[in-house]
Amino acid sequence: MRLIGQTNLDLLEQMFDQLPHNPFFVKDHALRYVAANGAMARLCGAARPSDLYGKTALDLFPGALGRRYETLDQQVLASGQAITNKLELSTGRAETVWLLYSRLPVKAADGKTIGVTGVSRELKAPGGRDLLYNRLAKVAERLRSQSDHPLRLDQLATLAATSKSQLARDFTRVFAMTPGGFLQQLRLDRALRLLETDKSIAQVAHECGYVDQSAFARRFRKSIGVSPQHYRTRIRVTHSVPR
DNA sequence: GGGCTATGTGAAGCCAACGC
DNA sequence: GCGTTGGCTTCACATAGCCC
Repeated sequence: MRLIGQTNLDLLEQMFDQLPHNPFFVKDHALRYVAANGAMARLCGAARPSDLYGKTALDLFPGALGRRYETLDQQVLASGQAITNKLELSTGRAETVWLLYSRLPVKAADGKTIGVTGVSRELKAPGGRDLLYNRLAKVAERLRSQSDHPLRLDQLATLAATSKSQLARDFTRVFAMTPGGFLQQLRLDRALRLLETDKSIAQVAHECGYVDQSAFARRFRKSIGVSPQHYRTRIRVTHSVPR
């Protein structure tokens, strides 16, 4: 995402205000809110989005949760890499709600990360859904932490204390993708980052959990449209061209 | 809603050939 | 040596359907 003047921020706010269950925010380099929608304000217990401006997560969320959000934002700011599809229980000032959220770096024209933006989806938790989301959060975290390992559905089902078929159904309903698809997305994200380093394609394949380089190249080409080597060449050319 | 099963699909592993 | 591509095989998984 590229920034963006005040007019664009206003436009974004207006757009996301139409989504009452999708908290949205933009923060500057000091992690202060510079834009938010009504859903975000409600989550923070504020009357209107403008009440958030100039404040940080530490000001708006109690204790450990505020520190956690601040850490995540710092991570995005430092790495310039997005964090996607995190499922987490948010115990904000106003209400407790499960959120499926993504945080992305806001970049200037020169590619430098100058802020963080986030968008979430509220998952209402009536009638004991907490248990379900707790299970799925555990599974998603396992996939995230061990994306370089071959993980089987039955192992994940054991972790979630449910059956394979039930896990697959619940996971797809909440994340809008299958556990396998989720794992593939994580691996692909990792591969894209590793291809920016000097590691060999074989090494990248191995670190992304592929035993076989050919399987990795095939999967990469199917998803991205070009071979890993071609992709690497292209991003190097892009980075070397002055803006 | 949840558990189970059958089945088709596709991802991944293995291997080989080829180009640079 | 490294990377790409393709053929073949295996098997995990997504899906649909059924039952409780």
